[in-house]
Amino acid sequence: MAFQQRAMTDEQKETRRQMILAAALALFKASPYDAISMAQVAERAGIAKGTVYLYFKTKEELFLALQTQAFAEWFDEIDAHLAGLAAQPPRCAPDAVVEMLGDSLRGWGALTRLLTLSHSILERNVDVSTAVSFKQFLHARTGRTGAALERCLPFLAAGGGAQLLLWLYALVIGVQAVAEPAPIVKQALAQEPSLEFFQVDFERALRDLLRTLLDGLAHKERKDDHER
Amino acid sequence: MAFQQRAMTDEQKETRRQMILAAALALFKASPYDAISMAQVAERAGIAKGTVYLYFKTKEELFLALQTQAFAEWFDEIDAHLAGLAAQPPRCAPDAVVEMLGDSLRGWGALTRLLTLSHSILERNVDVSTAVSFKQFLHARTGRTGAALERCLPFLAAGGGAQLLLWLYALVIGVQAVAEPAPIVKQALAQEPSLEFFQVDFERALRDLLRTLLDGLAHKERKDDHER
Amino acid sequence: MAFQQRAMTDEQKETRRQMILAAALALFKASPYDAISMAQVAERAGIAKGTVYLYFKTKEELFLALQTQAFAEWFDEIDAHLAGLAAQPPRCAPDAVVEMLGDSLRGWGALTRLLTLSHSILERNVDVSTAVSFKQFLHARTGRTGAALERCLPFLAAGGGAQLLLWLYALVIGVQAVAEPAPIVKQALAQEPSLEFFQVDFERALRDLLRTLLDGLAHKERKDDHER
Amino acid sequence: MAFQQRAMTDEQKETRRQMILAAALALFKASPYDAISMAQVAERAGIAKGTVYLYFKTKEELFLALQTQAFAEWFDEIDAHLAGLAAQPPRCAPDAVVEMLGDSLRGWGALTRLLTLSHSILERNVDVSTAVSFKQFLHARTGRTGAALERCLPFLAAGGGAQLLLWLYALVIGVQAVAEPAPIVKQALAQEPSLEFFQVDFERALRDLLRTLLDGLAHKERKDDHER
DNA sequence: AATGAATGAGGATTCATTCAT
DNA sequence: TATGAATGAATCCTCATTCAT
Repeated sequence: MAFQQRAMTDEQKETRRQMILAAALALFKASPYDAISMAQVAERAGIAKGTVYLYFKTKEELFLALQTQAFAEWFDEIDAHLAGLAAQPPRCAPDAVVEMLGDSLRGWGALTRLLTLSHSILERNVDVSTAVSFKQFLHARTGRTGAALERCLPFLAAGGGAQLLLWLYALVIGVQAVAEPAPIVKQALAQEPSLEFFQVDFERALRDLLRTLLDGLAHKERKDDHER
Repeated sequence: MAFQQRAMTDEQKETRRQMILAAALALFKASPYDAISMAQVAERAGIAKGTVYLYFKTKEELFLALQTQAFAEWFDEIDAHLAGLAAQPPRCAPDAVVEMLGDSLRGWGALTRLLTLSHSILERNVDVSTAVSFKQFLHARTGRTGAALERCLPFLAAGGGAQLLLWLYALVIGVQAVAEPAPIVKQALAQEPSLEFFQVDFERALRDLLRTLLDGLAHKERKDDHER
Repeated sequence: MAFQQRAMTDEQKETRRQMILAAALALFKASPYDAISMAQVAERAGIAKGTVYLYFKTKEELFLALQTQAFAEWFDEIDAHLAGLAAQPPRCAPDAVVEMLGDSLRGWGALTRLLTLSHSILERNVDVSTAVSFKQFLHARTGRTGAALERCLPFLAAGGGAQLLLWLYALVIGVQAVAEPAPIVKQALAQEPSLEFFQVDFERALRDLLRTLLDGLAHKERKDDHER
Repeated sequence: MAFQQRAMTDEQKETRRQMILAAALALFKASPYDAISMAQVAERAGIAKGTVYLYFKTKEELFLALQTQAFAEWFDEIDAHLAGLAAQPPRCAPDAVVEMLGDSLRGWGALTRLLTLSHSILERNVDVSTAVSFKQFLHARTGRTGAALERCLPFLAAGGGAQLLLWLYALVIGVQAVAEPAPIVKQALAQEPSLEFFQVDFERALRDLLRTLLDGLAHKERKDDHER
């Protein structure tokens, strides 16, 4: 079926790995994690079930790799934007950062949904070494992008950029949970106008929270200044 | 088996309901949701499997009831504390509120873990009417406690108290996800000192976030003042 | 709820029995046997679950009683018609009998569906004595109506009337099975014109078979005459 | 366990399919459908539970396949006999056909019991396409054997052979229901001599009915002749 | 006689993963 | 390296029936 029966070189192997990840991503965009079977992933990638396991030891490892990849792209995007903002000092205001971060998540519904799974599912059936690698990767990127944030937002202390990103991580998971409830709840909210309170828009809520957090961080900084 | 063979009166039935909830809670404190079977709940409660279903239509409904009850107790506690704080105006400062909220969540590890399940599990196999009831209950308590918060924190606009509680809801879920990763990740973090960054203490992180949010809200308000 | 809390006299008990049977019949007309629970029967009859078991030892016994009653009414109807036919000798032809029998089953969809259950379900979870009673009842009515048939159809030997009724019993079950397949099969037949062959109309098929059988019996008789 | 670990070729897979069918048949000969679990089938076939589902999507599909196979063999047998009868014109009389059909069902108790399940059970949890296939198979075989019957029995009109087979189908189900009642009823009939009337021998009853039907068909034809 | 709370047996099915080929 | 046949664990829920009240 596939144009290449066997992947011999490392490059070919990487290509096949990407094919599997692409298949998994496509499926994940259309259905929830639980509804995706490894058989479907294999079929969509045009290979046999067993072959998937030559590239990913478990289903969780596959989706963790997917998350890693999505993270990498997201960080790349953020880094580029931050570099741009830093180059235009007047525009590197908290609001601009919030706007940028909010925009950056717009197209990443799949990533934010994956985040939700992270602690409860993905990181369960995985090797310690895999978990370490993933976290180290996350640490590295968080550190780099955090530093860029600190250059942009002067009220951030050293390490405050990474800290902010970790908070953002938590916020995304939390807001996602509130903004995307189970279908039955969506239905409940839709039919009961009095429950409009719970109709939360993910992007808007995230921006509000983020902006308030930045306001808080900026304010605290100034307060500390006064205390000196 | 049980000291009471049959629950005839409403009071007895409520007692039995509580016994089931207590059994479920005890199990949930020791193992993850998926690992708990209805058979275990029944056995722990000292009744037959089928009997559980006389009181709760589905497993999800049982754990949603558990969450409802935990919420009710938590709100009661908060309400009491807020009343106390309001009576001592000087102490009703943002920091006092943050401290109080942080303390209030200390013993509620089970509740915070249940929150995490909410959108993904609990609200799946449940009637729309049950979902509506639950959300209405949440709405009512959020409204009441939110109003108390507004009396305490003058910089909160009308409705800002409830909004803050909804944010808190999201924060708890998000921070929980970060602070309580899967066992394998805990292990990874423990054995890799360089990953200390991800060693997050739930309570501390939540307080930090909350305090910063309140700072942000307070600051924004003052900024608005200036704008007038 | 019921106008009478306790049935003391035999008459009252019989009334309550009839209420239960009526409830069961109403439910059976609307849904298949398996889909009917004793709880539904009780609710529809306006009594408690346990009460049903005071009148019928098992679910099967209840529906067997329903069948008995339906049979009784059907036999009464047939007997009346046969008496009518016998009074008008010229019209007491095989065709008239077939027409009458076919018509008689028109309104008894519930009975014919019950027949299908008879051997596979109803007669399973029942006392031997109950089974004996039921069969004796059937025997008695079959004998009586069979005799009437023999008066009508001269080519029937002694006992041939009852035999014919037993055959009719089998025919009803068999034709029912062919004419009322599972929903999925109905769907299959509907969407596949080439399968029109299996689209059987219960009443028409039964009449055809019955008429042919009577033709056969009549012919055989004559043949026997020749053989003498 | 099995002498063959894995079925790789289509032939081996067919063999394994047959093993499963054989296991199911053996169990069905000894116990009623409901009492047979897929676990038992698997165990008897010497394979794992899941493996059964590689060959049959559902329990119903498995038993429908069993029925299909039984039908195929039965039709083959009938076809062979009919060819034999046709070759000896003098013996191709209604009585010979009846005798042959009766004999042919002698060893097929399992098939006749499966027929009874057909409309109520087997065709429930099955794809429409599976149902269509089954019915088309039945249609084809019915058509072919029906034509052979018409060559044998000159009084059958075009299509009358297939029609007769459909009638036979119904007769088998109906007579089966009468001749093979639930164990409890058999017991009742055995202990109550007055109920001898209901002691029906499947084969004898079927022959009688069939012969009478053929007589009827033959006679009707002649009657039509007279009407010309 | 009536109630209705309590019982508990019972089974099909999916799918991640393995491993013989 | 690739395949895909084989594995088998794991559990919710219904509902006929009983029996304490």
